[in-house]
Amino acid sequence: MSSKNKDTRTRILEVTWHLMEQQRGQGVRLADVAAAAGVSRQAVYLHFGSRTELMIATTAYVDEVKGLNDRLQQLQNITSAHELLEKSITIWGNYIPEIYGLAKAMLSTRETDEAIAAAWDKQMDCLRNACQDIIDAFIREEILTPEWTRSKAIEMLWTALSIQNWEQLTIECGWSTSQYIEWMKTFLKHAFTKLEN
Amino acid sequence: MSSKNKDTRTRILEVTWHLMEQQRGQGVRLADVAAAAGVSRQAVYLHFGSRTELMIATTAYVDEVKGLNDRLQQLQNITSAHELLEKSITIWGNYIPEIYGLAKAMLSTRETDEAIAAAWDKQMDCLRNACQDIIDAFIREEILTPEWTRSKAIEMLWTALSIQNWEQLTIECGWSTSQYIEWMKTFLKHAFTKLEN
DNA sequence: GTGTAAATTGACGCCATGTCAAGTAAAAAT
DNA sequence: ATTTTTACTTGACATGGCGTCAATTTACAC
Repeated sequence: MSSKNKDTRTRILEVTWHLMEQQRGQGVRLADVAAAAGVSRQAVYLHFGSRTELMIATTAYVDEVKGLNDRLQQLQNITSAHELLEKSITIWGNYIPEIYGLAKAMLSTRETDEAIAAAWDKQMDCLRNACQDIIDAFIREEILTPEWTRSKAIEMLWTALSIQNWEQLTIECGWSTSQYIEWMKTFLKHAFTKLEN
Repeated sequence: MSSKNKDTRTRILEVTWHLMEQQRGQGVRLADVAAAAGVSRQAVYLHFGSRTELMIATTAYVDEVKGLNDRLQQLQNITSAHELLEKSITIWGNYIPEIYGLAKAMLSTRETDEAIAAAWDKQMDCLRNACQDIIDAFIREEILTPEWTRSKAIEMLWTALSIQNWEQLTIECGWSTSQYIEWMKTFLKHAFTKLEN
């Protein structure tokens, strides 16, 4: 099996991620992680030092494996601002379900943990940049609704695309991934742009 | 002192609320609550039985004192749908800062606590109803953007007005209460209605 | 004064994180 | 071949909240 060949550190990271997704970021104890990885609880401490460090390392690992940044790079050569918005939402909407459990754990831990908060903010930067690119494209094409300020539009867009909103719409309201994507497109298109039709 | 005359139960509730606001819902221990109320830790258990029950009782107490429902009742005789949206956002935007700490504590606890989750959902009903009234008013006046379904519009509006979004915009992005209110009005008006100008 | 309700005091169990020290097993170095 | 190093195990223990229990004390009512 491939997972048995991997080194202990990677195995712990993978198992942590798996448990986070499985339990939606809740109630994942280090003892569970260790047991699932087939090592002692102390081995986790030897490799990561603390729960916080394990979570940060797992986030980095997932980022590496899933590569949101790479996916968003594909948007570089898009011409139309509306296409940019739509493709961004599609990428983001398909990405969230894959990292939701870990994201949720990070979000709840960050309140009391500076290091987690910093690591999370760093991850969020890439979404913020995407939002900035979108609003800048709207401005370039002169289709941003005139009331908006550049910075206010960016921040509102970023907020609308938050994981908490995805959670509320999909998990609480029961929307499917494609419903989330489609309605979010509708929502944001109307919120920020003058429509030409 | 008025607070000294109040019975122990009320004093505990008030102190809990105060500490929750002061510490933004984080790190409020029952020992702190007891000390601040001038009673023993056990007295808290005698009155409320558990942390969960204390939080639920505090939520009910705050609801009673702050009366969001009463404030929203003022909207009953509003004619224009846009006015309804704007006044609702104003009321909501001024309400959140007063209950934010407690709300945050409830939000983070609800993940692992069924009773808290149920109590919170009950509180949220009144916002949901307000959102429903707004969308229905848009439909009645035939100004809802045609793409929207009634239920999807209600759910999206409800999500946009979530406390997490308020938190992100005000605390993380640094918006003032009035900025939140004004930009949220702009945002939602464009997102859901055909504009007549 | 005796009874009762409200609260205090202090001890204890539980559980997760985190720490410590001693031991083991296999690969690497000499 | 033996030592050393590396990676990990084992088990015990400290800490800090929550929650529970039992034995008081305080205060007021009758």
